[in-house]
Amino acid sequence: MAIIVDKVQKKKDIALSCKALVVSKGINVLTIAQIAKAAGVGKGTIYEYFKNKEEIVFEIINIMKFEHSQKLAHQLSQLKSTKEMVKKFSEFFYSNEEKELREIYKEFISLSLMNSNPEMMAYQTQCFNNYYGWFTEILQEGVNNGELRAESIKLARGIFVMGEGMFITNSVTHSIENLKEELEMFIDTIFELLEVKK
Amino acid sequence: MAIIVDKVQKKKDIALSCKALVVSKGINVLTIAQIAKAAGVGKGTIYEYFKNKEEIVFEIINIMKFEHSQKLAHQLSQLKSTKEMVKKFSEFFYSNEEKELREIYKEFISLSLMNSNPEMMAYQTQCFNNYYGWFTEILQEGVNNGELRAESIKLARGIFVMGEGMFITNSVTHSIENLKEELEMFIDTIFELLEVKK
Amino acid sequence: MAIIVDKVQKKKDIALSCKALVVSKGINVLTIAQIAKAAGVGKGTIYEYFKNKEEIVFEIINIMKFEHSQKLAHQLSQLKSTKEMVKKFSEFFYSNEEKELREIYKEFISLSLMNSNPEMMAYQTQCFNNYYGWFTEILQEGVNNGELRAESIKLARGIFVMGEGMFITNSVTHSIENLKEELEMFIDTIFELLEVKK
Amino acid sequence: MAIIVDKVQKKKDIALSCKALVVSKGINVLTIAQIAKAAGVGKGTIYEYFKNKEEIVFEIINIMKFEHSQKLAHQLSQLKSTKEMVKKFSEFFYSNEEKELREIYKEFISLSLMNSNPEMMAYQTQCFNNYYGWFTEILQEGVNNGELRAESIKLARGIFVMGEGMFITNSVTHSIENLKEELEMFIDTIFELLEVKK
DNA sequence: TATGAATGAGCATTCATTCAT
DNA sequence: CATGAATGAATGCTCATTCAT
Repeated sequence: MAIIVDKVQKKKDIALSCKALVVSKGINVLTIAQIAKAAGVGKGTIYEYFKNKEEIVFEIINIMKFEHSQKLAHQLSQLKSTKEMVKKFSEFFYSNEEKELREIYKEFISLSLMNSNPEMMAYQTQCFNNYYGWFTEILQEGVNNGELRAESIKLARGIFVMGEGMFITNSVTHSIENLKEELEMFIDTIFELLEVKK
Repeated sequence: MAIIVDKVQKKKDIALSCKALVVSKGINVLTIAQIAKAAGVGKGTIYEYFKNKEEIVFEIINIMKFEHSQKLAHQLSQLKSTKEMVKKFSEFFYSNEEKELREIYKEFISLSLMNSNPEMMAYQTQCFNNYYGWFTEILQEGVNNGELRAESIKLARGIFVMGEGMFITNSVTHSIENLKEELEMFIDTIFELLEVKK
Repeated sequence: MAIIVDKVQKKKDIALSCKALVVSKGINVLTIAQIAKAAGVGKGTIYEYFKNKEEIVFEIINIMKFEHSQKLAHQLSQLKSTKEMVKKFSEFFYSNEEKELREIYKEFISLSLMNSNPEMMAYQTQCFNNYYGWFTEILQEGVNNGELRAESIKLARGIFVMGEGMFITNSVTHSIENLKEELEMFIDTIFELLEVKK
Repeated sequence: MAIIVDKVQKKKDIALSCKALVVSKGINVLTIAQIAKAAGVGKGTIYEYFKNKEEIVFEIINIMKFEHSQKLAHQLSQLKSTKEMVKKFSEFFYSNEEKELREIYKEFISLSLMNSNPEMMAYQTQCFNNYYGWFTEILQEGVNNGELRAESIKLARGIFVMGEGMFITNSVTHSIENLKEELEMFIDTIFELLEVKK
């Protein structure tokens, strides 16, 4: 009988073994030949596990986002104040640890903006909803336990999306020298306004 | 006597005559042949005026951004309150009039995210600084004339960038049905917090 | 105790279970993967029984031609007049019952015209000789029993081959709407000329 | 100003300069690279003049069929008897002069049988109708001037197509050693039956 | 100045076949 | 016997760019 391979695991393995390459060069500039070589498999094997080149980025980001959200969940659970939690969210946009994920994320945004691939859009929407749902819950919690003013909810989307805006803007212009400080200052300031003064 | 052609003007003419095409299809999917045809010139002629395909997008966005900023300047001059001005800024992200510019802008962001072309980045930075400088001036004015609290300045970048964030996020997910309302609600809410209560 | 599989029978089984697929799609467009799936076996198993993809068409046409000739023999034995027999021969080119065999046959002709595979040619020659030998015997019989004029023998090849010609021509042009009537008219007319008038 | 090229003529030139190659190897086995090299142009240039690889065969056969029909028209005009004309038609299938055209024709039939490309079919139909129309006119003429019996018309398609049948059958089996004699014998015999005895 | 004919590097993808188990 | 995972050769076609006129 033939070897039975754990297709799901092998897909992950391939994706991960060419992750560094994709992160450093970008998917567009890479050829399947290079990817296959980096993954230590034949070109044909890539197509046994991925429908096309783009799907490799999908898989990589998928794995990394999963890891990131696991870690984020854990870290958030250790935190008490809403502000700290919001800051933790914003860390994605500057922390050194997430540099790779950010690179891939840029790649992904770029792909999504170019061709409006429905699959990609569905995936993006799902990711967004996950994180954003999580974010609003945190703010809601803050309101419920009297930490924040009720209006906070109405600012949720704006605050959430502001990190993205800073990240993209900065990726494209390098106009901000210290993203971390900028983000923190914004959050501090807005919490100043939103926190219920006792 | 050779015909003296206004190089600058002809460059503009070519860019404008293929604007619609670039907006509707996206630069990636277009070939120089199609662009030349739309512009009513030969393929070789394109290269007399543009260094490469990307530069066409540059030129188009350049022209359109100029027009947009002229119009914006005029419109802002008619407005009194800072909030109205901020809203006017955010109109770019949803108004029907700017649809074309937005399409090109997406194209441009996408290109910038993919390959970090230094020229492009310089151009983006300059654009950003123009608009952002303008934006901070308005907020500063608001603070100066006692309309807004001093902290407003510290939120400037965040507010400015939030529109971008919503726009990109939504381009990629279509998760927001009514961008206009979302943006206005955010601005209203934040101004509620920032306006000096007399 | 190993299971003893009847190699010949299994080869037939595989061929037959993908017959419909080959007929409907054509061998060129089919992959071994699809064929194996249709046959309910692994890809490797196909190669246990067939040397290559083309050999599958061989096997299918082999089985079908055998069935067809069996049936034809039976049907011919029921007929009295030479003309009826000749018409029975020509039925292959239009009867609904032989549609599948015709499809495969076209496939086979096409393959044979492209690459002059000697094996294929040998096979074709053998088939041709079988049928053609049979056909001349029938005509000879007709001559012998005073039904037909002696010249008939000299027309044998032409008449035999004419059905093929109409079939191929029509496959390639669809210029004939009713092949059956055309063929029958031809045979009727030629027999009018060949029959011994008493 | 740029060079203006006679596109139609250059298309012909390219087709003709790779004719020998296509005839000897067959289009399927040839790569565009080989064809371009044989034609002495770059690969890209091929696609300036031909939509795809198959279209090259189209063009070649088109040119050759045109030449052939010109020649045939001339030769037919020199002939008196209907039988001679019919034999002249059949010469295509064996004469040494038409060997190349026959090779390409086989190629073309094979392509047409495989994929039912509507363009190809339309082309084939047109060719067939041309030649067949011509053929029937000749027979009709023969009937009109009392040379042939009226039934001849009813045999027209069969006789016309018989050459094709012999050609294809023989291409696929090599069962006939002397196609010329076979064809002539058939025609002689059938004319024996069809000629009006005075 | 304008052009469009010519080009060829470049690449994703397919799939028959092999062979370790 | 049976299999299906792995493979890599093989190729049509695109298109930005050049450059002779």
